Amino acid sequence: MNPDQQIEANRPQRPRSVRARESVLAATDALLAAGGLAAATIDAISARSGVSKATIYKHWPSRTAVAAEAFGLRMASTLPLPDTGSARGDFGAQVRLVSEFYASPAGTVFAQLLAASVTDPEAATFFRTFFLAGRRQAIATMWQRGLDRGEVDAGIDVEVAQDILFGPLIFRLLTGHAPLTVEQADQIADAALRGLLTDAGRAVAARDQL
Amino acid sequence: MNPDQQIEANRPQRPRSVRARESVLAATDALLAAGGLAAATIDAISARSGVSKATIYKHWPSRTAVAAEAFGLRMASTLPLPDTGSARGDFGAQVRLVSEFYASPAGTVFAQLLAASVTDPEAATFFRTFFLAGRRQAIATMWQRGLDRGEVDAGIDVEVAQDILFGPLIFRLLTGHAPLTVEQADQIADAALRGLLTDAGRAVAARDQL
Amino acid sequence: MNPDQQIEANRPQRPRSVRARESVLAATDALLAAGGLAAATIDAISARSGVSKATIYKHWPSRTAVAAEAFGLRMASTLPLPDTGSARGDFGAQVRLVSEFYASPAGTVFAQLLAASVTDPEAATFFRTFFLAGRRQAIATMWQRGLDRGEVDAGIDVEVAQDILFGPLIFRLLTGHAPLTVEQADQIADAALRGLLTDAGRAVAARDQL
Amino acid sequence: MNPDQQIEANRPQRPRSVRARESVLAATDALLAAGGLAAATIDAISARSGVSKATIYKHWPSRTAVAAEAFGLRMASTLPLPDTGSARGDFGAQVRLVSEFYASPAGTVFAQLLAASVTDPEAATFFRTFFLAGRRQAIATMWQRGLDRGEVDAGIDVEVAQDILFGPLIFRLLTGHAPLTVEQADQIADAALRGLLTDAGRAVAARDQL
DNA sequence: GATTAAGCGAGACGGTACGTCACGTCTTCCG
DNA sequence: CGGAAGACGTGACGTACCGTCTCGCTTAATC
Repeated sequence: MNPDQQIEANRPQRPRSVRARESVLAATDALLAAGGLAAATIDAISARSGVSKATIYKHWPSRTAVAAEAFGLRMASTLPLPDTGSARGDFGAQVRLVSEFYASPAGTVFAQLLAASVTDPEAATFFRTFFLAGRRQAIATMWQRGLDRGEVDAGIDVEVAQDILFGPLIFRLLTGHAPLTVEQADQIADAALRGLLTDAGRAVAARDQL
Repeated sequence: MNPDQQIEANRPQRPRSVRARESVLAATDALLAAGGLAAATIDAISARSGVSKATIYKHWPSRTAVAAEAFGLRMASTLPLPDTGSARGDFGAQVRLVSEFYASPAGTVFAQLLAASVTDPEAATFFRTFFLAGRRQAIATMWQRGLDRGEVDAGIDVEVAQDILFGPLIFRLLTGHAPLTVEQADQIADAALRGLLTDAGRAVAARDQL
Repeated sequence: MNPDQQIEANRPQRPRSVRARESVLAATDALLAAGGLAAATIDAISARSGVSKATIYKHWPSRTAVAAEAFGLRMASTLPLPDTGSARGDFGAQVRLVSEFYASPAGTVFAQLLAASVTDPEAATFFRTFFLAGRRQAIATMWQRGLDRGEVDAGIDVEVAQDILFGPLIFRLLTGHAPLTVEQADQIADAALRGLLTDAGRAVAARDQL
Repeated sequence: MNPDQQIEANRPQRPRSVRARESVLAATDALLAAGGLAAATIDAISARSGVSKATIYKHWPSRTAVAAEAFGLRMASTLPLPDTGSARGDFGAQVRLVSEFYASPAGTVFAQLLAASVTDPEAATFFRTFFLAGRRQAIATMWQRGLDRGEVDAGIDVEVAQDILFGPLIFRLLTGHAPLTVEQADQIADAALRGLLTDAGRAVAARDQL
């Protein structure tokens, strides 16, 4: 019938609930890629996945939650954790990567999901779980590395650091008031990190000519 | 009939289109205050303002555009331009004010509008026009003041500066992953400004014990 | 597109509400004829008539109400008022006609509508209005004729008379416990009328060899 | 857990199928009494009885069939067979009793079941088996008594007699176009029996001042 | 008494229709 | 003749109950 159902046809022995979940997520992912969040209606997901609407609603609280999870799975595997040897290098690379992600078609979907989370608290939970949690973990790891090396300011909350680095990108993604190019990303990283690094951190960055 | 229509009853000589506009904006403002963006449906606005749906669509491209304009008018008068005598003081105060605004009920509506703008490009234009333009102007003024005094880094684009200062707030407003308290706002301003100020700017801040 | 919509295409100037109503009733009538009440779902009626579900629900309280009205219009033109010259003849003919109607495919739909009215009080009102009211009027006319001629018992309520004559047919229609043939109809009319006619009425019947 | 399951807890050694049947019927009976046929959904019956849906469908073809049987068991013990000594008395009493039954809450359920039988042929069989069969037997007995005494017209089929006596009640029960009071029941019985009794039957009735 | 196959509970599932909502368009008719 | 009033098509929503099915546990009958 359709590709997403076919995938499961080979594994009929799998528990029903698992099959249904995966089928839904695969279908949603495809719909998101094709037409953004607007295309991922429950009816469309149901039709494409072969899973009934009622069943979908048993697994997720809302359409946005489905989309958040589907998109989150895809994104998790997209963003690697940089390890350049310096805090400046790590965060600079990460800001670039995230900026590029936001500027890509997937970034649009990300923005749509974020927007939907504002209205729908249930979906907001999913959004935080499937996007921010992963990113936060990565940032925290890098931040800890920086702390261990004495390159980042121990007086700054990691949350604050994260928001200063990535908040600007989110801001631009949503309003489109300024571009999300690599150059801009570097400028943002530059200015932001100047406030986050220690003198030692800055020295390492200078040595590496960053 | 209803309050918003009454207001206009006293000025019958005004051109119809103007009356309709004002009536719609007043009604929308009231609805936004009462129930957020979700309550400001076109039907509700039409009913409350006494202006027909067709007429509303002659003046605005979409529901969100109406809401953006109505909310923008209210917000314009809300945020004063701080003038503390130092860049550190100015931006710190502004970040606090904006943070408090975001944390208020109006901030919720602001977030809803921002979210809606992601989906609706027409509304996005309105959003940028009625919100960001004003704020940008204010930030630019303060930034210029800082430049004139040599307190802010001339190598940093004012756009970048703005995004580093306010992007974190927007980020938190939208996802709710971290609080928007005064303390947090100060922490953000602290860390962000450390990257934006010159040594001179920092010196002034230290002198003022900020 | 489809036949029912085509009909209206020639009269676009007709008021909208009228067009919608007629289109819906025509589509419903066709669906009832084709598949009985079960086929006349709101979705199917909407699809076939080109009238949206929301609009249908603005005109009728429920699916059954639509079906009742559509079917009632058809039935109104189906059952003529017999005028044989005698009460015995009139009622006998009418019982036969109604019996034949019940035994026809339309009778099945009638039974389904009657059944639905039991559950749905809104529909019950429509049912009484579009079916029983017309029939009752006809029976009352014939009964009055009989009274004028002294052929029917003035002590019997016309409602009671009607129920004794047609209740048995309804009973059989619904439960199928006994057939609805012409012979059976005549037997029922015979036995029932023996209790309803006066001696004069019986004499007329005998004279006419009924 | 719940009352219907508790009953069975004392007899664990009973064959399962019997326990399941009784449990289902008890639960259904309770649901019918509480909320009519609409409340007796398979899910509700299953939940209340502790019998799984699959098992229910092994015993009955449809939801309506379950309800019909459950309700039939209750009704069987409700209607006694009158023996007043005269056909007029017997049938008059029976019409009254049935009319009262129809006017009671149980009558509503009866009507709902009858209505459901129109749509569902399987259930119709159950309906005829559990309701009409019993009544028919009773009527046949009384009719035979009347025949033996020469009080009822031997030329009239017992089926026809039954339908003339009770069809009117069914008719009123279903459409609600006329009331089901004792007075009305007597009027119907009067008029109907006038057509069914012999002169001898009428004489007996007159003597008894019926 | 141990084994095994059926019976059964629990409830997930696909399916169909429901009735509702708000959108943005379009028509009618009033002032 | 512009605008109020509101009917309308559209598309999606989230829910309800149906009848089927799958999964293991329980249990009764057999070995």
